[in-house]
Amino acid sequence: MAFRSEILIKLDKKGRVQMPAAFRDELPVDDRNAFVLYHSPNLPGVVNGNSRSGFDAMLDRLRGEVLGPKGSIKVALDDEAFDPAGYLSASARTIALEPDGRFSLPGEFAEAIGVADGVILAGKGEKFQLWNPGRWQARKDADRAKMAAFVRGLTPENFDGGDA
Amino acid sequence: MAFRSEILIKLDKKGRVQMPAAFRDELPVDDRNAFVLYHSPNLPGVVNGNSRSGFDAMLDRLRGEVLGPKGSIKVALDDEAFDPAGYLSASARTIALEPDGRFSLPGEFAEAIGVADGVILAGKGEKFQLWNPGRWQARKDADRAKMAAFVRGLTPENFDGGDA
DNA sequence: TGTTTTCCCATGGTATCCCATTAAATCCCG
DNA sequence: CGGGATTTAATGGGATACCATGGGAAAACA
Repeated sequence: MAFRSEILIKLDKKGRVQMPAAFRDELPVDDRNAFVLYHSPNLPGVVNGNSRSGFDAMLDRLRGEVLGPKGSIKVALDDEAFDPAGYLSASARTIALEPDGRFSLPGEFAEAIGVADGVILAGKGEKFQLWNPGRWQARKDADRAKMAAFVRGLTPENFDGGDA
Repeated sequence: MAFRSEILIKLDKKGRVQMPAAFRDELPVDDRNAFVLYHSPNLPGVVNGNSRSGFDAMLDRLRGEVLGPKGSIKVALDDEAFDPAGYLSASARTIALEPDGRFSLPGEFAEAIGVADGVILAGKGEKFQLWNPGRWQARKDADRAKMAAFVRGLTPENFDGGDA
């Protein structure tokens, strides 16, 4: 279960988006008629997606690691303290998948992405993302350089086999 | 599990490629009907391949080295920071193997390789690579000299058994 | 009652399944 | 040990299924 690949999907005039087959296949077999979309917590213009169980698992990990083992009861009671998982929950929506694998993209997400006629669906392993095609391309170009630098940084200096 | 040998495989007019038997035998017995192709992170024109488990293991190692043990939740949430594993995931695609051992090469990879009528499948140990035949030959010629120099460099000067 | 959402049908392109063929490798049995 | 028989590998091609998309009609909503 890992979301891979990137694909450009059109948005028809009804606001519908086709969930790529490659992503549909990654959804749990017992819960393939719905998934979760939520706003990126720190990158404006990006919408994240995951299966319902995957999203819930992330929230559980978040509450377990940020707060202590007794954090769950504290979160249940303490409305004054900041709760990251609660914040994400409010920014998330359960999306129903039509029998043919399409879903209608809620307006709030369409606006956040800044979408016109198409959206990029990009696999990120544990989750996937929705991007404006132009911004995705820009980000990918920037990341390509970072990736090359990262790989270069892994090479020990005393081994000169990489370039030249 | 180690991919060895190199072989030239034809691309038929449907875009299908035969997975060499030598490579098929290296795929995990419980997961031989699919594998992963992904763009080289720093060498344009080259496509890498691996088993699904092999690819996932590489991503796990990658995340483990970049972040600490508590980094997993950060990566899951932080969409702004550069994430090498996420970058590779987006550049990867799960490829299904037909019962007879063929697969259809997605257009994005065919274009990246610059393939016409044939592809080189080259074993690299932990992974394998797809090359344009011409570029593969050029690379091999270049590497031959480097390899000889490398082996020469391994010889200790104070060991008087080999050369002069 | 007009708008939005959901369901269903249609379609072009691609991918997948299945069958066939040739050549090479392997097996088998005397 | 040799040579025919069987299996496997790599390739070609027809028929079918699936994917992504468009659009009409029914159903739900306001």
